[in-house]
Amino acid sequence: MKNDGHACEAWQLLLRLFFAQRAILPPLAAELELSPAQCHVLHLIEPGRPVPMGQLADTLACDASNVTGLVDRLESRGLIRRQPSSADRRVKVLDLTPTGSRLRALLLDRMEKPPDTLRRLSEREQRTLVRLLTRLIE
Amino acid sequence: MKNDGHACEAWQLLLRLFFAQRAILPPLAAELELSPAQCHVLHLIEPGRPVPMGQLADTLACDASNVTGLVDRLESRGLIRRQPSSADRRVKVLDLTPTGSRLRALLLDRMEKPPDTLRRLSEREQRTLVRLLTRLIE
DNA sequence: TATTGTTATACTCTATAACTATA
DNA sequence: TATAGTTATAGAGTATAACAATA
Repeated sequence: MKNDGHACEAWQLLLRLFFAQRAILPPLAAELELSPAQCHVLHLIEPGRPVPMGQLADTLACDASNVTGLVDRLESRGLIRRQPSSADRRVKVLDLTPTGSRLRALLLDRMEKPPDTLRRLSEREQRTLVRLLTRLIE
Repeated sequence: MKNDGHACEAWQLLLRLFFAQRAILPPLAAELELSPAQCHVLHLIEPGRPVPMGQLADTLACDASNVTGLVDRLESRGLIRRQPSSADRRVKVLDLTPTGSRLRALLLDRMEKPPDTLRRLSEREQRTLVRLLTRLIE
């Protein structure tokens, strides 16, 4: 029992937003002297919640060797640290430095500012949108 | 008069979808032996609607020199063609070849298939979502 | 003079394959 | 043997600067 009367239409709109986003992130990243991929990594490491490198590769859906390079560059800029894992000595977990934590906050602040079109929706419409998007993410 | 009671929350949900999408596109592109950037270009050139290279650079929000390389690779695979513009001899417009047109259709078919979570919304909810997203894109 | 697209260059992103250390 | 991360390598994406052809 498929139910895609308007599902295709909604998905196409979301795709248009995704592609538009592809154009928005690079200049925003450049302002902070980061690449889009580095923004993604910084976004995924929450302060005080170290992330194993392998888990990062899974979330980014990329090869582990790729994470090595990304982490090298972020570490050489003093934004993150590799720490040995206590449980398994093969594993290295990633942690934000104080500088990295500040830059991440700045990044989220810029990124999470909703566009004007979103603020033009009424309170009620915004709540509806939140409810529907939440079910999309589940 | 700002109205961001739930706007920030909605935007954060959209960002989560964007980042999730960053993980979905590469494998889908790889199936067709394309890169994500090449998918974006193919998506932007509609059959029978030639696009000037400069306009493509604007839409992708990237440097013109970058478009040269992207187009080189797509052209060498026989997917698109450079054509001289009749109006301005400096301009080259991009056009799909028959092969490119077929591959684009295949790409859209794969990309535009809505995820299951979207099809689980009711008809009425889908319509509401379409209405709200449309206003977001305006 | 200004604009369109190209070339040369350098750096980042990405995957594959071979490797080291640990499990 | 299997897994986590690294290294070497190669190709693609990206920006900057200098350039040719055209406007």
